[in-house]
Amino acid sequence: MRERTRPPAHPGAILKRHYLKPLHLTVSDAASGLKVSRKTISKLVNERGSVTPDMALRLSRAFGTSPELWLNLQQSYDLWRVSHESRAWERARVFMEHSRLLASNSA
Amino acid sequence: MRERTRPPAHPGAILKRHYLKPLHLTVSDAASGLKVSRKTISKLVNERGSVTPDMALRLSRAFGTSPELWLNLQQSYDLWRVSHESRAWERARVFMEHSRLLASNSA
DNA sequence: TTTAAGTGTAACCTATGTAGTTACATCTGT
DNA sequence: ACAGATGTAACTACATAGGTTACACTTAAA
Repeated sequence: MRERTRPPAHPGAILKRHYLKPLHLTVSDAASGLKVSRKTISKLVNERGSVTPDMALRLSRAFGTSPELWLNLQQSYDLWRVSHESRAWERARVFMEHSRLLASNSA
Repeated sequence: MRERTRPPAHPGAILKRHYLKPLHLTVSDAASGLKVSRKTISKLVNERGSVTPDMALRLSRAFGTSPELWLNLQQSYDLWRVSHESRAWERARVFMEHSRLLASNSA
């Protein structure tokens, strides 16, 4: 089982590479189409903003995806960062061992 | 395809029913084991708090689950609420129609 | 070269949310 | 009566989302 050594892709990077670029949409285009401020999209594609549930709904509608797609990308990104930026959570007591049989995959 | 008319289970309800109760763990027990305040667990179990990435890591360690389990429960709950509490996101422009072929399931 | 469009970002604002501590009233079982 | 467990209020500190306005910069077209 391999461990990730680098953060998963930021949802903003996916948005930029796989949606905005192919459709020749500028940050300004996307912002006005999604009915949010330009700042919100700019921060997102520059990996300084997050996909909130509201944004996930807008993106899903705009690009014909599920909202879960965007939230899952954000979740993976956040989880990786938090698990690597602090180890306080490792001090939590183990109440219940997980079964190795049922847990060959970390997800 | 059926639409949910009620919110998905709150992660705190799952925690209470499927983890705390079966293990006879009190809110206080869980709080001290997870190394968080009693308030944090109390709020969560009473559906007035959220599972943050940090909490997901603690819960996953304590109960032998994946952190994603908890974050996915929270995500589903949040998404349902936001999509039902506001319809502003529906004003987002459709840039790209989704393919019915690829989107027979909403997720 | 001038002009306009697109961009990133700072400053400022408001609203919300997490999480901690302390304290209190309540309830339950012994 | 007492101790344990609980929900919650009041307070704090901190972080984040998102909006508006303004500025400097780049790029491409006229």
